Amino acid sequence: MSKVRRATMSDVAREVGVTAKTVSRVVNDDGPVAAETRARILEAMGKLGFQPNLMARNMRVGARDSTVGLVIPDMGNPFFGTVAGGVENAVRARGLTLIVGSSEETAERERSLISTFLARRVTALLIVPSAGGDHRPLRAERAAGLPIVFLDRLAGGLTADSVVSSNREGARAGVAQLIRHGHRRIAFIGDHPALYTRRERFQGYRDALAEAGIPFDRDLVEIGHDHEAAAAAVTRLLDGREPATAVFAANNFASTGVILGLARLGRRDVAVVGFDDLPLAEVLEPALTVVAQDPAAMGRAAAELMMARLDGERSKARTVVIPTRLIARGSGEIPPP
Amino acid sequence: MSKVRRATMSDVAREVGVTAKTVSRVVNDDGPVAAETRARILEAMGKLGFQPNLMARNMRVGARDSTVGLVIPDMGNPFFGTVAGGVENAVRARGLTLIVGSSEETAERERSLISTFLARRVTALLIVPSAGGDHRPLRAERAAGLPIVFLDRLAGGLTADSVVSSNREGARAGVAQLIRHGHRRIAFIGDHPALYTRRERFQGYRDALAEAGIPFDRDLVEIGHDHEAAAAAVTRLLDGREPATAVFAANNFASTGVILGLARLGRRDVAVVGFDDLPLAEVLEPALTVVAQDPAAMGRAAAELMMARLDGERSKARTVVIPTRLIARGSGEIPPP
DNA sequence: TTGTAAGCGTTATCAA
DNA sequence: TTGATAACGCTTACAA
Repeated sequence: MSKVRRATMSDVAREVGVTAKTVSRVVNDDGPVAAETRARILEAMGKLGFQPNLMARNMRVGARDSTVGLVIPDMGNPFFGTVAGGVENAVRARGLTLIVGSSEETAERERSLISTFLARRVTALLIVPSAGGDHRPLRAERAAGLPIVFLDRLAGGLTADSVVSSNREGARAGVAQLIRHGHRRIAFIGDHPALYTRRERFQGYRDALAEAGIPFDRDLVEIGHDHEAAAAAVTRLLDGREPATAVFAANNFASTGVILGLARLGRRDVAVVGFDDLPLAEVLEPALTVVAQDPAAMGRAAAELMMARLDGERSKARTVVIPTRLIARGSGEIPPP
Repeated sequence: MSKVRRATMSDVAREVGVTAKTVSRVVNDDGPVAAETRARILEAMGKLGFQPNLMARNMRVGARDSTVGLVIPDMGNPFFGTVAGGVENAVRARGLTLIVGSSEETAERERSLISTFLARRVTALLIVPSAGGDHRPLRAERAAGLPIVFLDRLAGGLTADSVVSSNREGARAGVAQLIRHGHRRIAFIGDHPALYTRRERFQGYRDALAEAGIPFDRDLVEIGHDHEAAAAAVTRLLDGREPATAVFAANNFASTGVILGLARLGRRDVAVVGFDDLPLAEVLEPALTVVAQDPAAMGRAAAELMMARLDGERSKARTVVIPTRLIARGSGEIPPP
């Protein structure tokens, strides 16, 4: 590749007949520069296509990079996309740039991304942690003044600033809705049990059952993170001697999969409540009852927590809980046969 | 904030009683180091929490940062999320890290993100350009050896490596499907006309009309990028003296909005073909006929184009076209009244 | 196997 | 108003 050397401050300086420091003064609007000198420098910068090297600057200034690193498990999941959008809107106002990386839901990719961000000396780190990660090593970073906020899921082995949905209470309310409409055979389809959100929502499911005096049946619990797995799970759940009459889908992909599975079976008599709203929820037949989250608010809250730390807030770690909201649209109100 | 100074190589070296260079050898597995020395260095690194400063390293090595910058218009749109996923999978194999920023569909935010990435000396730049952007200034970067690939949309004022869907032909096929089923009043709902994909897909729409000898009626064209705008648009289109009998929705948000709008009107007699597939397309009633894109393949193709440049490929700019596929599911095959 | 000197592109400090 | 010098943390090239 051509690898034309890039113009540096010295190049610009030489072109004009001044020192690099003078160019630096122009670039950063720092200290006095004669109007005529400034004009000539600006011209030379344009001519040489000079672009200041931020790496060098940050290194010298010792300042952190003006970026915020966000680790999410999956770029293709609109839930995390919306979370990222919420973060971005909030940090932009402060002149920070958000950069996002995807861990593909693996602890190892997550570690590697975090290292990349740390090595790049980001201003702050926001993490949607994958299952099985150990975040204790980040304690030192935080002690060194790096704001770290966990999003959607709590950290492994570390008490830290966090923002989560009201998972347990939301799930409880969703399942209670099914119980209120007469169901007692209610299936739970969610992520892998190691995942924080799955554990919390599962607890909410069990809370609702316990409240109603319905015995827990482990045969009604299935894993189904992606569409097809959830579709397959729902097929199994409807197939036994004592089939489920209702399904609680514990995340947006599970909801979609359950809907696909039921449609393929031609079943419209099964009640469904999903955790997390879907854009097309209202047009489904029956329309989908959901426990809606507010992913943009989660992103915003995480950004605010982080910026408060940046401003020197020294209080102990806080966990912000973003409320969920039950939206009854029909699918959750179908009675059992 | 505490701002505890971060341990450097010299700190580690001092701790052990060696030189920074020796520590560097251990960190980079470069050159011989006595087993015992290495052990003591590793221990000191752990004790001091040493994290190598990538900025400093990259600066010295003169190498570009080992990251690839991707600019997308909207993190919340799963189309772009999936594109990003495709890029990430492809670049990861090469040890590159993908960082993504969102331009919020504005030329100004896009410029600012591109500057951030350039200043950070990314290895390559992938851009989904917003409408109204002028990308000529990037010519110099490319000449300096920076691989730049445009994704989903072509650049403004610049011939460059690009990856796009077969927008025009795909849209033509989608509209032709509606015509084949007897429609002559076919509405077009898409993005703002300034957007590349909208222009191409609109051309495809007109191609199909022309082929069938159907006169173009500008009253059948509406803008609707987000759900609600598209829902409102479809309401207007069904409301005139000569209402549309079919709708071509030119992107995923428009499709969703059209479906929402029709459902709210209680209309199931209107034929719909959408550009870009939706996860729930098959369960809608009627199931949604779409012109499916392959966003992951687009991301992968862009990454490959970029890596070929990185490997020294000097050929002139290429545009890779990723084919689309018509999936007939029912909504596009509804006959006119 | 380890160290020394120099330099990447920038800015802080002090002097002119 | 401008410049000289050193330094940020690291690696290259060479020497010991």
